[in-house]
Amino acid sequence: MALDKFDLEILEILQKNNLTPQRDIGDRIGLSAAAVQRRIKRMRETGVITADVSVVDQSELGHPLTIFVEVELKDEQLKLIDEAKQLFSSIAEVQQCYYVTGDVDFILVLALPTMSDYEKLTRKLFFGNPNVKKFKTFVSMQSVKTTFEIPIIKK
Amino acid sequence: MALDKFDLEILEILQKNNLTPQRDIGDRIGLSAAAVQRRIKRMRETGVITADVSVVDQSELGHPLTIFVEVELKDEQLKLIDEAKQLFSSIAEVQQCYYVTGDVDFILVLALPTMSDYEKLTRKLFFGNPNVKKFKTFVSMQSVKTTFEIPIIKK
DNA sequence: TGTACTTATGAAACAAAATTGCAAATAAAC
DNA sequence: GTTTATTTGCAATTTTGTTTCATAAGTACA
Repeated sequence: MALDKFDLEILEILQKNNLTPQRDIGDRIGLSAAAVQRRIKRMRETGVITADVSVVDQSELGHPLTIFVEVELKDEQLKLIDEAKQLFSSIAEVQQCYYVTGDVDFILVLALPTMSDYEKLTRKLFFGNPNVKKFKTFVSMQSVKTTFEIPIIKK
Repeated sequence: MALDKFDLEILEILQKNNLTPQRDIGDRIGLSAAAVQRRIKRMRETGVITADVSVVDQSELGHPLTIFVEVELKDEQLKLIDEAKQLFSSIAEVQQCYYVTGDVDFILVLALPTMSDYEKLTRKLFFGNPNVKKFKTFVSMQSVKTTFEIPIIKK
């Protein structure tokens, strides 16, 4: 979908706060609220905007721990890779899952209550998984920046 | 802040779609819209809800590439670590930055237009940085799951 | 157990925001 | 330069969010 200058400016605002009133957005970018509304609607329908969500403090929900895992598979058959994707995706504690190039196959980002919970999950996902060759764990001490914001290229 | 059963149910909904009308939420969990509104307001004020954002398709914004970087510093003085945190955070293409334990100091998640842009950024962040000992790059072939959702523990 | 105090609730009134209809303006196609 | 298709702003409408207020539920304590 072709995005013009106005669309980009709208997205720039919504990526920071999607509760911004359309009237305010209109004022800032020089459009009427109605025009803004129609553009947002279109971007939602066409999949430019993929989701609208509240971000919640993970500690408040009892999942203070962020853990990264690099997973290497034994067998990289398409079928087995798809199985791994499905398995990892199905776990609620897996916030993010990426299929990557290189000597590692997957990178996972987990949110968990305690190390003990990670240990349990580890058994299910890795030790109990015949196709996992090895995995490497990184524990986050601090989330310095956490966003899905994409920079807007202005011309 | 103490969250009760209702708060958790609200958060479960808002994490998936924060545009859900409060009346709908109320109907689903058995509260009036007014009660839902007050609870959401309080959770925003107390920082339980840290942000409300639209998530945008990165390809649509010309940043189809997702890259992970493990960064290892030479000197782990507090001052130099803070400098690194600030530097990484300040880069718009750095979506996520974590300070981690182990043989690596930082893990970065980047969103970029092309490999050539990564190469350029690499010079600025790593090669041109006297305190970076080494860094390791992983290129994502597929974003299998990307969310900040935290599981809700129901009793 | 009873009283004072705090807090949360729903219903209704109110305010603010989003959405739609329509005519005018703009841009694109030919 | 005329036609066609899009997009716009304004105003009306509808939906959603917010506040008020009286009531109910829950606490603390004598």
